Amino acid sequence: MENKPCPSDTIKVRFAPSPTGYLHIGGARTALFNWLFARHHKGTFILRIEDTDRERSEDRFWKQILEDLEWLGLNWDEGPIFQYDRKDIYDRYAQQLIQEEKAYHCFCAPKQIQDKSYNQKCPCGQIQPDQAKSKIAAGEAASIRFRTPHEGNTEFKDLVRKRVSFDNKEIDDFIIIRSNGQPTYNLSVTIDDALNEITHVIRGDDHISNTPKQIMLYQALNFQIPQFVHIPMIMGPDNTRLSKRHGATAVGEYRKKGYLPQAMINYLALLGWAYNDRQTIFSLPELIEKFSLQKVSKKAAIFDPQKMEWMNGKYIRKINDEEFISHALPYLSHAGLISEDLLQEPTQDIKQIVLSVRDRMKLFSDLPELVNFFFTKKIRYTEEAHEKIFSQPNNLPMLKELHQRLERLETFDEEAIDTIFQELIKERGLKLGDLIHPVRSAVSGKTTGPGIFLMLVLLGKDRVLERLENIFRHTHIKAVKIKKDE
RNA sequence: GGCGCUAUGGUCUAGUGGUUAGGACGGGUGAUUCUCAGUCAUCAAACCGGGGUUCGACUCCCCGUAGCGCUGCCA
Repeated sequence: MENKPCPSDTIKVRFAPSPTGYLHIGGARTALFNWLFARHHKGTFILRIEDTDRERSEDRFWKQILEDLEWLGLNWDEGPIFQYDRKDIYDRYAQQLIQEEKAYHCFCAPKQIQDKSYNQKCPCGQIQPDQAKSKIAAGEAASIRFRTPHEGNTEFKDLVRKRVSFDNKEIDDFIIIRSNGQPTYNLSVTIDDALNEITHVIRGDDHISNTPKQIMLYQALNFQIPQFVHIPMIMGPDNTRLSKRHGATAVGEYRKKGYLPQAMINYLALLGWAYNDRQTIFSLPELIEKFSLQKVSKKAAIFDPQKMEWMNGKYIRKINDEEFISHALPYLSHAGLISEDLLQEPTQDIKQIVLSVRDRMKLFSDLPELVNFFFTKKIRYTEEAHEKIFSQPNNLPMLKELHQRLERLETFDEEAIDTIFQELIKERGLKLGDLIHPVRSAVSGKTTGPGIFLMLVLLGKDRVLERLENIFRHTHIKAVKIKKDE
């Protein structure tokens, strides 16, 4: 129900991370919802870095956050705006509040505040302004507290929920300027959201309890109150706030593992939002078109890495060959399987090799292990492969026979190889699998992989013959067997 | 403890005052006369509890319970 239509071109939202860590799954999802909302309404999406905590903020973090957002494709229209650069602005408003006696200096030492009810009762609120002024002139350290109204209640309409209401006497006289002069979150976020003319504050619902404080500030400062939208949090499998101990949570880690940004976007969009009961895969334009805050869930969602991996596999198969190959090749060169100068102009062989295992990948980082035997001179045999080769005493003569026939082959293509296999099994009274499995194991060292005929063609006649020969000539390959597939 | 938010299969969710409560991941089974994967088909699996309101509640209201969040000179 949209009773009051917002003129599309006036919508303005922001993503405001603090540079105290990497961009994580939850932050990325918040950024995404803001971005989708902005793009859907042809509004403005701005990026703000909330670096008022000087102790914990680091340059490397905001730099990385920007990089990760760019990788995800969440481009911003304004910013990044750094709050640290805007200290004067916050000071000015804080002074205004002092002037109007809506805030007061607090001379309590930080440690003094042990008692939970202390903030509410801070005696500094009683100090006369003149007296406070002289204490400051005398060099006493002071923070600034906002004088909260202790009667009535503060409520707001959240776009995702109904009406949220707080009793004002529950809300303490909170600090707005630290004794080191830096503003705190509640002050800086309020001033910036107001000054940047943010129309919709879309953020995690861990901020619900901060909202009444900010509303009080909007009112005290005479700012127009924006629309609040609190989206549910993302939890780990144990239903606690998602954190490092749940494994990879940083967007950058997923990038390294070989996730496609569009897969992450698609998965993240579905964490707390759904369009209907039939569609799971959404292109970016579709997400922009179909996204709406009305359909955002109220319930915290548990992050499921398995489903995201599935989603990535879907996208790996969805993108076109060119795109797939250009994403894939760097993983081969990083693994030392191909040289870097092949990245720009890969050979047809390399392209086909990579394409041959596409359906078997969920992550690009899976690739090297899937194709390494195409590139290394010496292959390693898994235990299973070793078993497949030597379990049947007839296998060795069979492989030898195959070797001879393949050797005579003029055109080494799938069709010709197929014919030879068919002939051989017929003569020996075998099933196709009886031949194929030992051969695959012999030439690749693995029991799984692409179809055997394609695999042989891609390996090339010489290497196939060499590896078969290696088996029936030197049965000591046992020595190089490794533990498991993968 | 106080305050706030939330509650549909294991997970992400759709949905309605009367439905066989739908889809996706994961799991099971089968097909794809070579594996794995992929694809397709198929199966199992849910409305937190108690009171109301109502002819009828998973759906609306209240209470309870549980989970989470806030309760910082963090954001």
